[in-house]
Amino acid sequence: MTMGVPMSTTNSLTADDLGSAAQRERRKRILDATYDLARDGGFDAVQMRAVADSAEVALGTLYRYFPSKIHLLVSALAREFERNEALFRKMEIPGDTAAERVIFVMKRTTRGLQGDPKLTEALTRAFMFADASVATEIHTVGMLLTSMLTRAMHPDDDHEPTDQDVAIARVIGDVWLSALVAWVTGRSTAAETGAHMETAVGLLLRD
Amino acid sequence: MTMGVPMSTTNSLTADDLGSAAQRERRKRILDATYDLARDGGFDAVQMRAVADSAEVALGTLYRYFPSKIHLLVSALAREFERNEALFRKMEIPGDTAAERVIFVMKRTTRGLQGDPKLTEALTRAFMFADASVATEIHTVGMLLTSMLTRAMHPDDDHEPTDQDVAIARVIGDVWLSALVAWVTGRSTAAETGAHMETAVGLLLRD
DNA sequence: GCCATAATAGGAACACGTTCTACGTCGTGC
DNA sequence: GCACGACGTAGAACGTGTTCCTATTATGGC
Repeated sequence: MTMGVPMSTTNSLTADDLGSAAQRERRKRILDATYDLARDGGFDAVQMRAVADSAEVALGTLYRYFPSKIHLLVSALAREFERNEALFRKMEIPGDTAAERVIFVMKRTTRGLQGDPKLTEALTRAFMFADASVATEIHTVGMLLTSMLTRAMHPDDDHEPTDQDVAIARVIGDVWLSALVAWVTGRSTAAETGAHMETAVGLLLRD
Repeated sequence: MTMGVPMSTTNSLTADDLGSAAQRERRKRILDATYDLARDGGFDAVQMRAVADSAEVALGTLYRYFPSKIHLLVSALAREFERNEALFRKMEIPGDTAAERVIFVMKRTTRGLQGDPKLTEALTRAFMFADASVATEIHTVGMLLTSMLTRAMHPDDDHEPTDQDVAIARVIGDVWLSALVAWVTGRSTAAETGAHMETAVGLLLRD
């Protein structure tokens, strides 16, 4: 698996290589359809034929844009994270300590997810099931999460986070993901999820 | 979904309700076949027809013992964890500090897993994909992991771990799971996985 | 031993992710 | 205009997880 420059023809269309307006439009329709189906019925309801029908593209076209159901769902997740991260980037994050601000960000994000449990289930499942071929999309999500957390730790834009900041952010991200998986799969309640995250942040960010 | 006493008839056979010797034997053959197929070819190679053939049971029988591929693989994982936990329970865990002993346990376990990458991929994938219907098996695995870690923190058998111990153990477990997923799905190397876990343990167990 | 019932074998059938084939359409260089 | 190649449509086909059905075989109570 080489890491060369992606070919712009004959390959699946990525977020970067957007193609024509018609292609951008198709891509959006597909992601919207995915989002709607996932919100209403979760992972199982996102059936490739249903997505294709709902987005009014042929099955083969769907597969040209997203080479698998997992790519499709992780791309939808990345789009949601981008929206979320943009929101936090624009707002002032409340809290006097790093721990408080981080907890604010996580709770806010988690609450958003828990408001759409089926959607969250679909996106989380896809994320956990993704293999190396989805590395690009996964990496996008990971960067956005780390960036959100380090910004919450240091709201002053002007310096880069330290290695320790990034390490802490990654651990928090890990805990968050595990908690999300436990919640999504019905193994813990929303309240337990929140409490566990608070505990973890408390352990990691004792000033 | 009630939580009543499981019916012993007409339901799938659990680890507790072992049934006759012939049934225990079948269950073992099935798990052994699963193990072998997973070790050689990973998640995709564990095909229900192949497991049934290899274990010399009919497909319907396989489904009577394990209601889905995920149940099957998570049960295999639980068996492996039980073996692993028993090993640690018998041995003296080296290291002067809690952090050193925890890292020893994690590295030893991780090394074992990384020695059989395909097997690990299969088991981890199944674990991450499991839903609420696999809660029992998942819980078994979680308890074993927490128990291994708290024992490493406090090698003296005779007192129960504190809440804080359990909280730390759970966070470490989360990090470990995330790292395993990243490794299994080809998103990080074995070395990165080890380093990340050491960092996390260092952050959580600074004495 | 014999019967009732549960368990198993064997395999067809179905669902959904994925691939493939055949054909139509659009847009670009000439 | 028009030929050509990339793109799109429609849908068949295939693989594997899961369900279902029927006949056969164990098993346990009498």
